[in-house]
Amino acid sequence: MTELLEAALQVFSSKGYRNTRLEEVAEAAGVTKGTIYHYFENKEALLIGVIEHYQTLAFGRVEEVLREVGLSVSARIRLLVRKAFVDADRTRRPMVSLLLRGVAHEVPHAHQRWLREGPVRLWTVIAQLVAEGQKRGEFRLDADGEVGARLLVSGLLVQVMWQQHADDIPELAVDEDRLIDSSVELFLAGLRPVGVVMAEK
Amino acid sequence: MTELLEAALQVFSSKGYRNTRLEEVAEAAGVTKGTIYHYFENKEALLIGVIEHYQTLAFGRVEEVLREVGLSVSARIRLLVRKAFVDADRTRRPMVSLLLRGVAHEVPHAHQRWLREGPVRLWTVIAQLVAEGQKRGEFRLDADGEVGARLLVSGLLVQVMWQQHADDIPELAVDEDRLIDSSVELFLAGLRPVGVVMAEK
Amino acid sequence: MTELLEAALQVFSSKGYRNTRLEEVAEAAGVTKGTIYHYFENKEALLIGVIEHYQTLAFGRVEEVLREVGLSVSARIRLLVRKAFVDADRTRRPMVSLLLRGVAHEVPHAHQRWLREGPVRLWTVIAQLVAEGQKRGEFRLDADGEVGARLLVSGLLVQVMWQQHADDIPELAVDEDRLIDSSVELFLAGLRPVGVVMAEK
Amino acid sequence: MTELLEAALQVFSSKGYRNTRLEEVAEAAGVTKGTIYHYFENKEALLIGVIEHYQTLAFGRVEEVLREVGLSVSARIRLLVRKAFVDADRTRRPMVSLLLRGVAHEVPHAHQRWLREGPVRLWTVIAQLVAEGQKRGEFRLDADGEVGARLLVSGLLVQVMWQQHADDIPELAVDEDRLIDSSVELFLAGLRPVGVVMAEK
DNA sequence: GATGAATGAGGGTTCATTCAT
DNA sequence: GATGAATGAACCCTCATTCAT
Repeated sequence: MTELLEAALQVFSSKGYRNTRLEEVAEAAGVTKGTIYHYFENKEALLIGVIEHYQTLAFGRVEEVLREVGLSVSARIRLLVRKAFVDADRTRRPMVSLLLRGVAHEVPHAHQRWLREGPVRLWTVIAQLVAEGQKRGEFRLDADGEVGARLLVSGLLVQVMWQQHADDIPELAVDEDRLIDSSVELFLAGLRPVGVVMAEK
Repeated sequence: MTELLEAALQVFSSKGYRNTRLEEVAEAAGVTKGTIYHYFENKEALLIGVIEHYQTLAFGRVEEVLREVGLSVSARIRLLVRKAFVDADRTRRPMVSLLLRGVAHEVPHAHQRWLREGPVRLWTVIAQLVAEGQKRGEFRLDADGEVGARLLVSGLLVQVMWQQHADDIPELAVDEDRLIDSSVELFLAGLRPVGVVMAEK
Repeated sequence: MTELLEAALQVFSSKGYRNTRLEEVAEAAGVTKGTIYHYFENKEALLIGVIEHYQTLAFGRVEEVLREVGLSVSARIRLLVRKAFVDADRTRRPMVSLLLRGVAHEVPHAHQRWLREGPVRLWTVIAQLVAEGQKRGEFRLDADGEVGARLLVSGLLVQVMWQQHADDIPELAVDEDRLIDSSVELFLAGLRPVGVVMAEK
Repeated sequence: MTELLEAALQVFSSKGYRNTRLEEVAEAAGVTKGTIYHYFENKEALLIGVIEHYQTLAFGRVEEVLREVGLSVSARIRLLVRKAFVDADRTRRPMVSLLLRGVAHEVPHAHQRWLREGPVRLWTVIAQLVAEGQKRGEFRLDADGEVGARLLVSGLLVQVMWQQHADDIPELAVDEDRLIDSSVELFLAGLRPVGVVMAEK
């Protein structure tokens, strides 16, 4: 059954949910069409199964970081973003692709849930951290932390997803570590008070 | 025929290409199914028609801004981003949605072309401007301008697209002007040399 | 309107009635689709129109030859076959093709009428002539004149029709005059009394 | 699957390929529309399937007869024609109908192949036999054997096909054995040297 | 559990036919 | 008379789903 989920994830994300025949999923999983119906009620249930199975891997207990007051806010943001995006798992990219495009029109409910529990939640936490940093004097007060957090999260998601097409469009390719690190650093630099050199890192 | 394109854009982007019956497009355009085939060879041609018709509105002659040496680099970046994203046209958001998700698996070629001529091109130009700013001393030399440009463009695209779901997920809603302005300002702030107050704005 | 009939004949016979769009007929006739409906109620009426217009050319007053008692039977048969098949008209071959295959399932009534008034009538008359020849002693009594007449008429029809494919299958090609003349001569030779040299020709 | 081919043969030949809905074939085979697509890629593939399945029955190893030098040429021709046309199989007539009319415009390639491997091949062999007979003195030298062979084969084909319409046009009806036997005898008689009684039969 | 033949609703596509201009 | 945009019934084809083995 894990094979089925794995196969479904790969095929759905690479061809699109509607463009995928159940037979293709079955074949990719090394079984036949009928077998899928032993484990899933129907095609949509399979899709939801995939989402639920892999989504848990995405953003764990993100809010915890809010309480780790020992660290500087910047450090906690770095931590958070790494936790969310640095991930050697080969299911991550397909999942982003699936959630970002494959699912919105097929199972709107699952899509909305993901939005809420995934990106929105992540950037909300980051925005809260920024607010805390502003109180602490770590960040300048006139910066729009929320929009910044949105940009950071959304931008990274799409960039990760687009790596899928790097074979066809070489300009898209970018080293993921650099992508993530540079993104966080620029984000933090944008929040830094003017005229103050941040010694911490 | 413009009615058809308009209708197709709306329906495709709101329900997804594959989930849309030609009959629905026809109905939305106030004609019947058969009429579509007077103007388009088939469903895919209609989709491509939509893309080609509205894409031109997207990013015009973006490169021009590289040559406007009279302005500061920051000013030119602000100009560019506004030109690309500030747009009262009600076709913009559906188009982004269509291109970002509806099209990748249906007409990969059109999708790739859009990527190249749209987002990639835009962030490439921005990255070039950043490089110029670094030479001029306007930006700090150790900033990763390219990643920043990617983040800015990708993030804005997704945020714009997600406004489509703001009715269902209130946390998604954000004022578009604020979104765009804050994004650019944060982006520029992240590039600013440390310890230097930028007088210009 | 004659242009329409002519065009319809050509296109119908070369592509088949069902495979022909009215638009193709119109185009071949140098008019547009709608025009056809000024002259013909519908597609089938056009087909029937074609058949009726050109069929008359086929077999005129074939029975007359029965009464021309001055001539030998052989001479009259030669006459008859030539009258029916020797024809420089470029509408003849398409007509045969149309009637032999294009029409049977489309307008069975017209097809049956053609069969009756065309081939069946022709071989009936020939069979009658053979019978007369047998009475006269011109032909041997034990020959199956009717089957011979059938073979002659049917065989010539198909051979004429198949000339349509002579471009693709060179083995099919045969000179029409030779085809017709040799056929009649062999037919007559087959009827000739054994051991008797026929001086007449 | 054999049921499908059988059903398709019957329906195609009686209504015409283009006039036949796949649903009718399915119904005739006692299955439903979708089932056809388990066995055949599409409608055309079904038609080709029919042709290939039944054509093999048509003319087997016709050339063998050329080498049977023990028999007189006349005997061998009789044998050949019987082998080709005397056939109690109820698939024969529909096949002839299908090949003679239903197929030329639908799958020209299959049609041409049939022409080449069927009628053309048969009359070529017969013509060769005639030539051999002429050398041997069995037939007169001035007879046009090739045209005669064409007439024999083509005429028989059409006559067989037209028996399909004997219900509607009684004059068409003819006993098939008589048709075939008389045809061959007349053909042979036409080739016989003048003034010589052929003792052999 | 697994299979794969069979089903049939759904939807893309064709094209004869109509009709306002 | 001629046009060609619009119509909609017909039909091919796809594929999720079922079920007997």
